[in-house]
Amino acid sequence: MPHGSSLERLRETNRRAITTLLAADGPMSRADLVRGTGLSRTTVSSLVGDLIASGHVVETTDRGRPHKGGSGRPPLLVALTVPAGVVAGVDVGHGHVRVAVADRRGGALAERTDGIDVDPDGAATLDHAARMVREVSDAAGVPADDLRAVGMCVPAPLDRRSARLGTGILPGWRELSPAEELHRRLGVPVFADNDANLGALAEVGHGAAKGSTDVIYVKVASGLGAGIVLGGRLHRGTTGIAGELGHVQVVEDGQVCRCGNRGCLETLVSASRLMSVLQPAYDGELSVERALALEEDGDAGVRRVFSDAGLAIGRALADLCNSLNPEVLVVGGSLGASPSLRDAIRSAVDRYAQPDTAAALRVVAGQLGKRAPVVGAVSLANARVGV
Amino acid sequence: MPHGSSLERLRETNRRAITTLLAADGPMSRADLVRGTGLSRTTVSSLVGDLIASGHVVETTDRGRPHKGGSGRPPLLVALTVPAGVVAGVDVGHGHVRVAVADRRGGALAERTDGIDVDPDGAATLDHAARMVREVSDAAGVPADDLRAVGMCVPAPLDRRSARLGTGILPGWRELSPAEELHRRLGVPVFADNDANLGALAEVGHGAAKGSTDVIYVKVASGLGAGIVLGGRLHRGTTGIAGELGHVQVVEDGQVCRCGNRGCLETLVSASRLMSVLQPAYDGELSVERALALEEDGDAGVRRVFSDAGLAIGRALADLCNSLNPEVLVVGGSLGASPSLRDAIRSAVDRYAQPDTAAALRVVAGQLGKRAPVVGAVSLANARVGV
DNA sequence: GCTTTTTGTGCGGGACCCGGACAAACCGGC
DNA sequence: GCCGGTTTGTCCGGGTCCCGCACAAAAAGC
Repeated sequence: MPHGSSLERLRETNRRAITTLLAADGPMSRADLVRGTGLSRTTVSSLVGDLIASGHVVETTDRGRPHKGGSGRPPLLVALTVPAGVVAGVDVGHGHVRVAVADRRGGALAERTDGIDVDPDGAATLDHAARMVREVSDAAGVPADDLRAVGMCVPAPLDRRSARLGTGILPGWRELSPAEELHRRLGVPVFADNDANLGALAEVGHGAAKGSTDVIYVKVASGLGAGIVLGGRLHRGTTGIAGELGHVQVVEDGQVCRCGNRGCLETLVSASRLMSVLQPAYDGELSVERALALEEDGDAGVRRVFSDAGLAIGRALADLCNSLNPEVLVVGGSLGASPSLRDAIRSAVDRYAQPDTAAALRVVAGQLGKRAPVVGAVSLANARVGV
Repeated sequence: MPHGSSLERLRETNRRAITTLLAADGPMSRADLVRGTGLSRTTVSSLVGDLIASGHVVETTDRGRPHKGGSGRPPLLVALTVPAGVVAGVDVGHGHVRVAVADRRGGALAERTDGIDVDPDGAATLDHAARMVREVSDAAGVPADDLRAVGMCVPAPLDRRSARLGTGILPGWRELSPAEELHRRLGVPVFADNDANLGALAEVGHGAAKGSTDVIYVKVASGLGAGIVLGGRLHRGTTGIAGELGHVQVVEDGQVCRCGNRGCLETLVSASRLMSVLQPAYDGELSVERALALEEDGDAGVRRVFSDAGLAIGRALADLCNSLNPEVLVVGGSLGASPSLRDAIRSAVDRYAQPDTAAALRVVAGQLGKRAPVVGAVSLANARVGV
């Protein structure tokens, strides 16, 4: 990586200073860039010239306001160009595959969701996902060779070293490296991570926690997982399996969990568990969507069950917040849409965490809903793809 | 901070590359520096010349081996000089004040511990600490104006924004900013942090977790606290009160804790609590030291009580490890010396954490014992003091 | 129209880094 | 003991990069 002379790297560094400033604060004049970078006018002019020549930046036609209220030559604004090519996000969840194609700034171009059972056969699912990427690109009018990278969401922890799925969660995927397999099918770099981490990436980048640096994203759905962002960076842990909030033991001699332990939090609050607790009281099959609608209509049973689940989750999160003292807690996943659940999490945190810690914490609902994983996958692809 | 031209900063960056390489791998030849930095021989020579002129580096007299087994001109080794001046570490604990004076590389010069009751009066304690710093410096033969900075350990969480102590723990220190107060008394920069964070810094820098990047340091003593190092950096949290492991609630309707909640882990496993549980079975006053000696002699009661405490702590740590997936867990504090307690923590983690997480974790005893906070305070001072 | 103000661009100078040439210091073989 | 081989460190010329200054361009205000 560190090739080229030190002087070239200096110029590269200064170019990056300009592009990151433009990415953060939008189009601005060269004079603004001078103030932002501390470089001289001459240097900025020269660097911007390079960037225009290489196509990374364009001069916009509309000139900005001639400085606020002042006289003087009106500035020429420069703006980042959207790099050529597209990326795709692939969300492999329990019961569906969702694919989004987006430009290199994360702007969505097309998206499609197929409901299929992904658990039994990893290879067939990846075949399907690869086909979807090609078809969705096609539908968006994107030439086949414009695809630059793919981000991928897998519904289970990934071991960082082997890039394989953890044992015991998805039997049909054992010993499979999803990123490598999809790369073989599509011929572009593929980066994989789990749903909670990508949800965190999405909400921090484009959702409820935009701009915060210490964030816990908790996904409450068929499973329970956390994505932990500290100092602005996703914390994956030594072996890449950080965030396993669902497998905190809360009942000493509780149900056996799919992970092998017993009494895990996930056995109490997974979507399927909550639905089966509620089912006997209702006619017809009770889906999560229907339960959320009932909750909104004031159904006491649903509210009670969701609230109890929130208390259990909030109890575990309070301990984690005591240790990490985060700024924002984003509640996502299908059940994150439930106000009862979120309110219960908030009160459990207030009750069980240190007062100062609880006071510093904001608890908010995820803004991206079901799309969070695929948005995070697109973010991951865009973050990792080179220039 | 970013003053001077971009070109000057480039040279500064390259100088730093050399000094950090020397700091990490010890004395080496200019040719080694060329290989390590990727800069040209000419440039390295020039930079080393600057560093020698400015006194940051010296040419050692003993020439290194003339390349291993090869012929050729033997290299001239260059080494970092220890910067002029000293720093002090101040550890204010329950019942003692410990002061260490060290050189700018962390090498201890002198140390002293006074047993005093620090709780009732913060101002008087800081007077005493300032006097100790002057006296210990004097005993080490250090001129008074050689002191460059002080690191300070306070036995309670510090609010990052106000630099004041959290409410309710130390009544005699309320509304006091310890760093500012000690700065006023000594006239040099003072940096304060709590005992768990500084213990973590010490063990990661000079102790049991040297070289690891994801570390949890747990201090088991009169209180229970954790210092969390992630990605090689100490995680302090949004308001600086991360690591409050002692105030995880473990008994729903337990004892009221000094923090205001009830059933906190600390009410079960603090040193004083364990001693009062053990006391009735023994003649004479039972100190922690005596209990540790009894444990070593095979006393079943002490072993059982320490082991039970370890199980409770390990239970809480297992949850945290599930979320953070760290590499090393360092057990420090006065009770960290107990093998029964450490073994119990290990088995609780194995039992309650995810198998993959537990397998990736090393549980080790702290190497610095009671000196950990003061060593960490010295590290903090040396890390923060400028050139 | 003229001044003032702000923006953007050439030009010369200086700082920095690199490649190649050269001296120094040691080893091994004859 | 001498000579080639090897590695290390320094000197020199050239090229790249950034900065300060001067100057042109484009408005607003008198």
